[in-house]
Amino acid sequence: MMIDEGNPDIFPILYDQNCKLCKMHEFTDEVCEPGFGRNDADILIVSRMPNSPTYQELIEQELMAAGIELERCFFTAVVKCRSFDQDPGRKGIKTCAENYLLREIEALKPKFILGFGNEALSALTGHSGIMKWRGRVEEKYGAKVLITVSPASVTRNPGQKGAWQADLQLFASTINGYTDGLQPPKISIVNTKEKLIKLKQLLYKAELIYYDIETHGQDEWDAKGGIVSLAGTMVVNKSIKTWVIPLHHPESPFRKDWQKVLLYLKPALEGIPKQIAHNGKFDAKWMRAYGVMMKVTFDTLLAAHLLDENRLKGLKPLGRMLLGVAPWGIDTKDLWNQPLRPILNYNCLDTFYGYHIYLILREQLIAQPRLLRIFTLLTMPANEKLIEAEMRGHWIDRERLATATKIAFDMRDEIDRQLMEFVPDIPLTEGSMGTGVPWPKMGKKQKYAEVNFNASNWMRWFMFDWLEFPVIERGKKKEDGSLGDPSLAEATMIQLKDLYPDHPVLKLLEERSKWQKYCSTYVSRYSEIIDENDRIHTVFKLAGTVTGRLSSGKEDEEKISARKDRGRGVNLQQVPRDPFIRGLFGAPPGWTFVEADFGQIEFRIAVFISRDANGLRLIRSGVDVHLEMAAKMTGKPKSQITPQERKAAKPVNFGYLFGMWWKKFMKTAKEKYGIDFTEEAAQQSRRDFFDMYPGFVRWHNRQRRIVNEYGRVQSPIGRVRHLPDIFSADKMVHDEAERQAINSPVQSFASDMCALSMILIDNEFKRRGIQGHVLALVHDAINFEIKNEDLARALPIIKRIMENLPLKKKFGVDLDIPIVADIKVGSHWGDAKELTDEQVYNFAKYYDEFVEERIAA
DNA sequence: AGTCAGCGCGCG
DNA sequence: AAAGCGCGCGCTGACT
Repeated sequence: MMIDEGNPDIFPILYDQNCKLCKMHEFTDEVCEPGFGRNDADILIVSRMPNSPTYQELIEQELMAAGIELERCFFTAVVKCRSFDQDPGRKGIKTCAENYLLREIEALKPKFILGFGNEALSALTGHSGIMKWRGRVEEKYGAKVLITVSPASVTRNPGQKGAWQADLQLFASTINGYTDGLQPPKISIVNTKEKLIKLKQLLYKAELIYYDIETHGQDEWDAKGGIVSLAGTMVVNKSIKTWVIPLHHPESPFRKDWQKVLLYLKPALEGIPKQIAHNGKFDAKWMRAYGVMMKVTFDTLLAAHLLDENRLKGLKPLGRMLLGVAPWGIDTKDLWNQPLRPILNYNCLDTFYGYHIYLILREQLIAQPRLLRIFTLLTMPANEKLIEAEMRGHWIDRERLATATKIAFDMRDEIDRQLMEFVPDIPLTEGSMGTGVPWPKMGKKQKYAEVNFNASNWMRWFMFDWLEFPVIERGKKKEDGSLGDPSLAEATMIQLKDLYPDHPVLKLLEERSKWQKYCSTYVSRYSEIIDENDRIHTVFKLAGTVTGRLSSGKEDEEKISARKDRGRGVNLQQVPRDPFIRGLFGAPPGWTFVEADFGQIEFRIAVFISRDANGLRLIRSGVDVHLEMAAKMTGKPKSQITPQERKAAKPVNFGYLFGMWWKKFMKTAKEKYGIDFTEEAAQQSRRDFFDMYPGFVRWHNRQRRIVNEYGRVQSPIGRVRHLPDIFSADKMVHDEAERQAINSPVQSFASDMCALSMILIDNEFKRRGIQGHVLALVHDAINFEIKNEDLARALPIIKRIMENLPLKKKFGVDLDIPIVADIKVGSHWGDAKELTDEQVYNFAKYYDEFVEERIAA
């Protein structure tokens, strides 16, 4: 320790070497280790437990690197007793913090507090969830408090190091002030008619705008909601101007005619060539809902994610890291009831800093031409298509939904009724039923549990205590090291059913979980959010995954409130394949639902990348690779393979392709397919796979070599996956990064092919005036709705484009393997029928066979 | 009454 | 030697 300890006698009263407030004193060499540093320190550094010399050194190094003077720091810990093999538990942490840490803070009165790890987070702020709360500056104890992840987790996952250092930078800037930040802009508040007229004139001349809106209400269709304000930073004649218009807010002069204000500016706004925003899909959707057809030509969130898929993508973290600007902002919840002026100011700052972030990201993309190509040819055009798809929504058959809802609830309720016959009929107030088996009590108040056939503690009691089924598997070990709860997962139920094939309770439960999930996640959810045009909406994220795949769901803000106002978004990528659910989705009368999916695309891409000779041969001759594997595994001729054997071969192909080990194969074969493999047979299946595709071994080794050397891998078109965890000292973390290095380029390329297909197909539809719309992207499939009379023209376009993507022309990739797009059509998703090539290319001949003429109700 | 993590399961 | 990869969401039970 380099620093002068000052006067160590100032705190002696705080620490108690005989402390027995928790059990930690039994497991440590030094009970209640004191903090250290100068007694006049104004910075308090809080770790989980007293640091080992290694971590102390690491922390000091990084603090100095960030520009924090160690002489001003006092180091301490949440839990004062250090032990590597004993967990203090939630209670221990709380007790220790209340008795020592909080008193240290009282005595020291620091101006700045830095906490490392989840324990510091909960002890200092009362929050939990380190990944959510890290990197925020809060006012507490008369100090500025910032929590970041622990040095231990950074060492274990080197991928976190960048963000960790950024957090330390933020802490340093909080102490030392922001030296490199931009001067905030001069803001013009457009709150009179005259100013509006002037703004419109300037907008006509603007070559670029970075825009942002603040909103209030559940979504853009919420009749009670609206756009609170619209801000822009624009470039007019080489000069930058930042402005904001107050709109739908009680203090706004335009509160009554704010929609007219937007329409007044509409032609000027729409004509601006470069329209930039952060997560601009959100802003564009709102603006379009009120008639202003804003575009997003460059999205700073999407650019940031493409450049580094692991980074924090919010505007504030980017401002901090790219511009050195202090986090700005207000609480954006319920803007209607907040004073207007701070909202306007905040709205402006978003666009001003966003514009400067744009300038930097743009340069970074230009410096990496392959990423720039992906951005301009894939990311931004896909974003436009998704705006349209999200606004349109996916048609749902309202009648079928009503029927299905009734059936699903009836089925579940009937199963519950039958299950109740096995539940002992005793008053809940009695603790035991004369069997020595107590009816379970719940929580601190020791209330008697209510019957609950979901995965609840009552259910655990019912299955394992009352009915005395054997415990097959347990969940994660508890904090105190005790056994985990008995598992109620479907997989263990299947195993129980093997042991007791005729037990009526097991039979009932097998059916119940399906209906329960259908009720909660699907039918009742769809009923909640179906709109007046019989459509449900999703929010696709182009920056929702590390591989470039899309994710589907709802806006982040809508996830926060769990119960009421659950938001309108629904995940379109997890709709059960069961026709009972997929049969609810479809196309309205006069239109037909079309699903086009890439057949075995990941397998084909793996063959393309690895150049495996046998794989190339099989694909080029159009062989069914799963059937091939089944034949290899069973030693039978292909003609004698049963459907079940082929089904079992599928996980072999996809699992081993991406680095699965035989034990996991054995487990999934048993749990998912109910097929028993001996250890020998499972090991043999893995050997069979790599015997069949020896090129995959070389490809796996190559990916491992690349990621170990460069810490990153690339897809064929140059999408980058950064894998800093490859530098972890932890073998499991390292190995995981190796498997990700194998999987990522394949998954990335497949999803980019799908996105490109969506863009090109939609362009072609528009060019030819075909009435057809993209509804959803489901990873390697695209859902469309197409006007019946245009089907014969549309289907060949879809198939031709997907099977002949211009990858050579656009990305310099010569995809020299056959790609197959399977086309299904029908009135509904669940009963869409697959077409042969002949039927696709001559659809007019088959129209009557596949198209059902329906009349709108 | 709201928040959060863990679990389990829907999809590719 | 040996933990396929990538997601979102509902429910429970613990907490504030």
